[in-house]
Amino acid sequence: MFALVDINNCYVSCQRLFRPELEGKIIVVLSNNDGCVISRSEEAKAIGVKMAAPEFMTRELLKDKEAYVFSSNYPLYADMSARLMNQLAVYTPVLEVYSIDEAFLQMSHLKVSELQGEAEKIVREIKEKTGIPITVGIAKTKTLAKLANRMAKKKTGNHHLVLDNDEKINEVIYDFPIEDVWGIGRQYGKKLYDAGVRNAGQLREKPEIWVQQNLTIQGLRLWKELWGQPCFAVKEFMERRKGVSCTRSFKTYFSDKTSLSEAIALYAATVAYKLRKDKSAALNLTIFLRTNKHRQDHDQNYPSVTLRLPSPSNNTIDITKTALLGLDTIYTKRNYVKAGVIATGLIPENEIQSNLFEPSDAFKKNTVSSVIDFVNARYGRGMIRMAAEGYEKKWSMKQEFLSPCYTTRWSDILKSR
DNA sequence: TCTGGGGTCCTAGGACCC
DNA sequence: TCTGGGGTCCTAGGACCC
Repeated sequence: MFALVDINNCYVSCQRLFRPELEGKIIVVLSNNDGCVISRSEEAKAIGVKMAAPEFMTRELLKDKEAYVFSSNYPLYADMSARLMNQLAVYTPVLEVYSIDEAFLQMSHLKVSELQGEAEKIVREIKEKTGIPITVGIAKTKTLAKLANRMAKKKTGNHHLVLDNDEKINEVIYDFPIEDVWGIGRQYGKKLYDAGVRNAGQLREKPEIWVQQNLTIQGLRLWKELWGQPCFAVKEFMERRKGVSCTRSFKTYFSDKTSLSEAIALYAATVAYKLRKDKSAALNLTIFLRTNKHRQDHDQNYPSVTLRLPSPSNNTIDITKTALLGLDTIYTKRNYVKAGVIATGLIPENEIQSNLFEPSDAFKKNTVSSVIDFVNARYGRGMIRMAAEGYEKKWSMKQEFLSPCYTTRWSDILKSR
């Protein structure tokens, strides 16, 4: 048996934890650049605030109401997540941290008759020990555990649901909308809907071959999981990431090459830093620009190029140089609102094969990178940077509603009397 | 006026190998 | 007239996840 635990309205709950007077109030948390709504309190959902709605389109709805809006504060959420995961590890020998607010727990050490009590206990104790409100779904496969979790939120009101036999599954599976099934997104959702499949139960009734043909292999696994046959194991250990990227929307339009070069240089330096943190080196680098895709009346342009690095690298100088070379090949004068740098073909940094035909100055440049990392860790990000990144701070995010970093910054820690 | 960011997996097709 | 069979690797694009 597997349990899926997740944080209810994760980012809102994290904000509320340090502002308990906001219990019962309308709260929304915005994405980077204060662009879209990405977390809503139940009260916000109730007045019709939609997930992923642009902030400027939500203002009307919140006007004249007692509503609290926050910019996203990832250091805070990451820290709360770590507290939760540490605590969850107490309940299982095998824990998979699936995302910032979700974890799978293998529950095979318990008897089926004990699961109900365990689910109740986990919800209660996590609340007591961390203050974080969670939901627990337990079932025979990860897909069914996900389904149980969602159903618990919708129906039970007590934030736990154990589907430990076929009757209980059959009771809810026909009430479970097809587009909410784990692994069914917008495209498949539409396709299935057109084929008359409206809920998880109807998908389960479809013949195996039909599922394989229409949803390919991943869909077939999902179908088997709905029948209680596990196809996805709990992944206890994190594997090396296969790509690392830094992409950002700008606060305004940029068309001049100097500005775009500065953005690309900054994103490239960030990618190099992330690679070093992972102890990875990249073989390929993709650089792209993007015009405003939401404006059909604008001239659309989405140029991108993928370059191979002279040899696998994670140092700031190589990555930045190559990224700027890439920009040269795709730049035309247009109004861009977004740019990004993506590193792929990652290998462990201690397995870099050097290039026979290029003199190797890898050692020297990596020394520069480690000095950059050391100084920036101590004195703040961007204290030392490439001149190519420019001198003005025009790439900082819009964060008008940022809360304190209650648990990760000395000056922001709450004082008690 | 204003619309996020960072990932994974699968498939088809093309280029290559013996 | 008639031209094999069995593989690998890479990439782009499309689906999905949080």
